[in-house]
Formats: sequence, structure tokens, C-alpha cells
Amino acid sequence: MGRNAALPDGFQRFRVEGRNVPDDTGCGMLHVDMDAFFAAVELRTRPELADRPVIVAGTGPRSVVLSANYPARRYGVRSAMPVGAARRLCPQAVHLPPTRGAYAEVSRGVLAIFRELTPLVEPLSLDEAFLEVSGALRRLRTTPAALGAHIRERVAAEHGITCSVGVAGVKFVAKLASGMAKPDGMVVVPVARTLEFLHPLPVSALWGVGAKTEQNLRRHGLDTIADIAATPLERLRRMLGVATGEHLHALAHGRDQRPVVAQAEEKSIGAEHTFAADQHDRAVLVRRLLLLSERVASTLRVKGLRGRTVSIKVRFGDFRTITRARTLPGATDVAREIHAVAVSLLEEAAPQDGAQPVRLIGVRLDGLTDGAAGEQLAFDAPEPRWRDAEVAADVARSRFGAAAVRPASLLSPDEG
DNA sequence: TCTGGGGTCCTGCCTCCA
DNA sequence: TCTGTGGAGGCAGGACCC
Repeated sequence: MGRNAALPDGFQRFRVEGRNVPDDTGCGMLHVDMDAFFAAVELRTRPELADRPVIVAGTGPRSVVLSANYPARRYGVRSAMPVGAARRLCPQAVHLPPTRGAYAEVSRGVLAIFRELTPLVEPLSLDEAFLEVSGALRRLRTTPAALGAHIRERVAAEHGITCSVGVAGVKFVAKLASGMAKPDGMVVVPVARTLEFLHPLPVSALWGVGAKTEQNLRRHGLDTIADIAATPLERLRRMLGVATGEHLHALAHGRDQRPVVAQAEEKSIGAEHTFAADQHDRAVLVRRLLLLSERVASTLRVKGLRGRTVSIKVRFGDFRTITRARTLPGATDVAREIHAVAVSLLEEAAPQDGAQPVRLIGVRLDGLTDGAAGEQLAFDAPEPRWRDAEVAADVARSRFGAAAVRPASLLSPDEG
């Protein structure tokens, strides 16, 4: 998915088309991105819908579009758009609910293909990854563009979906290239022509420039990447802050030193829930915090991690959002402990029951450590038996399904 | 139009401690 | 004992990504 720019006029020369392959010498970075991933996976079992607009989205009144196929996108439907807006734009679209587990399974299969070719694979999400292929090119005696073509063929043949590939010297250029290659194409940016490729593009094409930063840059008269490249670093630092200023300055000159990280460490694990209707009832919020704490704790235990800082997020009816955090003396993966802290943070942040309606509530743990290391820190936990009970519940859920074991306080009617 | 859910990173402010 | 300083860590909020 991602921010896919259509190939602008004049950029056709970078596209791989038949025998037209731009010079890919020295291009060691590939970015592979599945086309309309969730929708494409759904269409494998519903091929009769292939030519019709298809939208994958949740069924709740506040759901957003998770994925839309290209016929739907022609009507302006985009991912992250509220379902109501998507319906207005394309009333004839077929709406499909997401299929749990299916996307992760296809993703694992696709990543396995990548890892057969190179160990240096960095997944960014279920549907895209960077591949550092310099070593693979020597070993397989092939070229970057040929490797990209090979990947596209195998993904289509083995998984029945298409993907697009960007080939370049550095990460962010490869990512821009794959966006321009969509759908079902490949774009190669020769290392020597990186600036020729980058400079005509709008500032919003840069990784890290969202709506606010774009506004800020345009207010200062910077519309294209060439404008940023021509701006003194010190001015960018003042305009955007030191880190962002330096980051964008480097990217605008085609510099991106970030290596492919095959094993990225997780920094935080969280869960959140948007209510179908804004909630006034404190008891409902407390119950939902327990459910979310259970989910976070279970994920931590599955991954062998514990966390030290518990934070909650509360979004009120007017969309004002606050976060509150507390750091514990030792790390935990016990839902009861996480829930107790979350409830006390909620009491401090929004002490009056029902004073402000709540739209969303969430729980997150950061300061993650290896589970065994955390165990030593938490050896004096007041009620270690809670952990044993929760581990037993994990086992029951893995055997009988997620709904098999729930705390008694969660057996009340669903609040939506 | 009316805004999900999972994350990461940055900035500014505050407190604690040496 | 009081005051100033600078670094580290915690916290809150915001921007951004898919």
C-alpha cells in the first residue's frame, strides 16, 4: 500500500518495459510492495469480483478502508478513508470484511521467497519489504532488475497476487520507485541519475513529510525536493527542528545511510479500541482496559517480552487525545498488573465518571526487555499466581480459541 | 469526510541527582 | 547549607508511517 504516486510525466524512462531496462549497475536495494494487498488476497477466493470495485473494511460504524482494489481507487477510494466516505464515492463497490490470519499467512510465504534470495530482508509491514541484494547479485550472477523480475514472477505464480518493485542505490529511493511502479510494475533508478529522478518530485514524496511538514515547507516557499536540496542546512534545522531538518536535507541530496535491518527489536506493544458510540460509563471503560491489558500481556508472553512503562491513551468525543504513563520498578507481562496501573492513570487523567464522553481507549507497554531478564526484576511481584493463571489461559486459548477464557468481569454484554 | 489500529521517532518540559 | 549547572530519564504531545 503506502503513499503511491502515479508515475509522473517524464518518468517513463525509469520504468522497466519490455527490453527497456535502465542502467541498474550498483543498485543494491530493492523495495517490494504488494499491490492492494488485502483486497488482492480476498480476490484469490472471489475471482469473479476481479473487475469490480472491491473494498476491504471492518463492519463497524466507525470503520475505515483497509484496502481497495484498483477499480475502486479509480473512484477516489483510498485506504484509511472512513467507510461512509468510500460508500459515497463508490456506492456500487463490493465490501468484504477482513479475513483474520489470511494476510499474515500470505505475507510469510512471500517473505520466504525473499529470504531464499538474500538473508538481508527488512519487512516494513505485512505487504512490503526492503531487500539488500548486493551479495545475492554476486552469488546468483544476476542483475538487480533481473532479480526484481524473478521476484515478481514467483510471487504471482506461488501466491496469486501481484507486486511492484523499486530498484535503487538506497532505501528511500527504492521505496519511491516501487510506489511509482504500481500496479504490477518495476522502476529502476540508476545510481548516477538519482538526483535527476528526485528533484522534480513534490516535497510530500519524501519519507517523513506528512501533511503538517508539507504545509510548513510550502509556507516557506519549498515545493519540490530540488527546493529542499538548494536550502542551506542551517535554515532547514531552524524551520523543522534539528533531526527532521538534517534528515530531509540528506534525503533531498539522495543520501540515505540506513542499512537493511533483518531483525528489528520491538520497542512497544499496545492495543486500543474505538467504541461504536462515545462512552460515558466508567465501568465500561475499566472493563475495556482489562480486555486490552489481557491482549497486550498475552502478546508480551507469546513474544517472551516484558514491559516497564505502562501508558494509556484516551481520545474524547471531540477527538482531543491525551496520553498518560507510569514507569514501574520492574518489568511485567501480567494483565492484572498492567490493568491496575492503567485504571489508576485513567482516574488521574479523567477523574469524573461520565464528565467527558470517550471515543477511544488504549493501553501500551514500552521499555521492553527479554522475558527472562524481566523475571529477575519482578521476582518480588505481590501476586505471582496471577501470572500462572494467565499463562494457563494462554494455553487454553491456543487450544480452544480466543474466546475460550475471559475474566468474569468481561462476561457482561458487549459495549461495542 | 469525519477520522482504525498498530507502531516509531522527535521535541520540549520537568525532575532528580551528582 | 545553599545555589548553580548539566546530564539522564520520565513524561506528554505531536507527526508520521503502513
